[in-house]
Amino acid sequence: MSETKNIANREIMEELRGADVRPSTTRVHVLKYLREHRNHPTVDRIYQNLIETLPGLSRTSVYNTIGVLERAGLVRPLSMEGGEMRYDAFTEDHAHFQCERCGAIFDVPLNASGIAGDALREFRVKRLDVLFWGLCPLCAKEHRES
Amino acid sequence: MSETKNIANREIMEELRGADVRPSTTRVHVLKYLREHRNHPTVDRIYQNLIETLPGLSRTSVYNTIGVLERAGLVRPLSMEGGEMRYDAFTEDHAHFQCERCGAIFDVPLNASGIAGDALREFRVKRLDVLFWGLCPLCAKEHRES
DNA sequence: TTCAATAACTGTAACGATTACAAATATAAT
DNA sequence: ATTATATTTGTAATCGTTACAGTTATTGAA
Repeated sequence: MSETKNIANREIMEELRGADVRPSTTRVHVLKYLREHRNHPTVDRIYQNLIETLPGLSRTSVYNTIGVLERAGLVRPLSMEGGEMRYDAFTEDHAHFQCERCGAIFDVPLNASGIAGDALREFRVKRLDVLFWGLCPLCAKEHRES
Repeated sequence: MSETKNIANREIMEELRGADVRPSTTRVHVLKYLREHRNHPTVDRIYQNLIETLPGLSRTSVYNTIGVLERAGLVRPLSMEGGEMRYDAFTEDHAHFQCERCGAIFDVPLNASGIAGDALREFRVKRLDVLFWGLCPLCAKEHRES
């Protein structure tokens, strides 16, 4: 393990402790993966990636860990087309765009002020998910050419 | 069957034909259910409701029908918390609010202009899903009192 | 340090929503 | 009527996720 990796691990551990989550090996690796890969992965993708460095890791453990991180507010779930869940460790406000052709997910800046007028005055809003759907620039181009 | 129902059926059939969908019994009933119940039902809820008047209806048939209506642009899918799909036959722009406590889904007016700035200039946007999540007025009140 | 209590993890089985598929039925076109 | 095509059914398979029981690791107190 390289120096930088150790430092990153320590940072991740701090972050976990700061959220009152005990920094077990699995938790550190899962959160680290999410911080290093802003790719909105599925649980399976995380599992497939981590199994290489953590032989013996179980899928169930990744599910558990994601649940813990989610409850701790470190990770937010995205429910995408087809009912598959994806996870994002960047919790500042932003929207997503998913390409119907290549499946890629893009982060999109979000200015949500006033989008619902005052219709939610009496509601207690805890989360807002904004998902655009269509063709990404590359797929839009290829689509026009065919 | 009452007069009004027949008229409604005829209207539904027109709508289907207008979208190049052959108005089979199942299709008419499913679209009719969605028009009469603005409750964002799951496939199973539609099935449970229709089986009373259409004995012998199969769940698979409801799935097929929803797929046909969706491809025809008459119905839009909502992927909610927990990966369950719900369907909405009202396709004009609006957002949704789901209550984390009672599960109810509310329609919310939506003013989406400019929410992504010009970040999607090169994208071809075909759909926008906006989902708020939190406590509805009643549940927020009950929550405060406990 | 040792021990007991608790937390975390594994692996298998169960589950629920959805899809695949083959057979049956209904509808449309010749 | 007859054939082709669409639609529907019912069962089995699939996929993502959760439940659960047993195991291993960690913590805190004696």
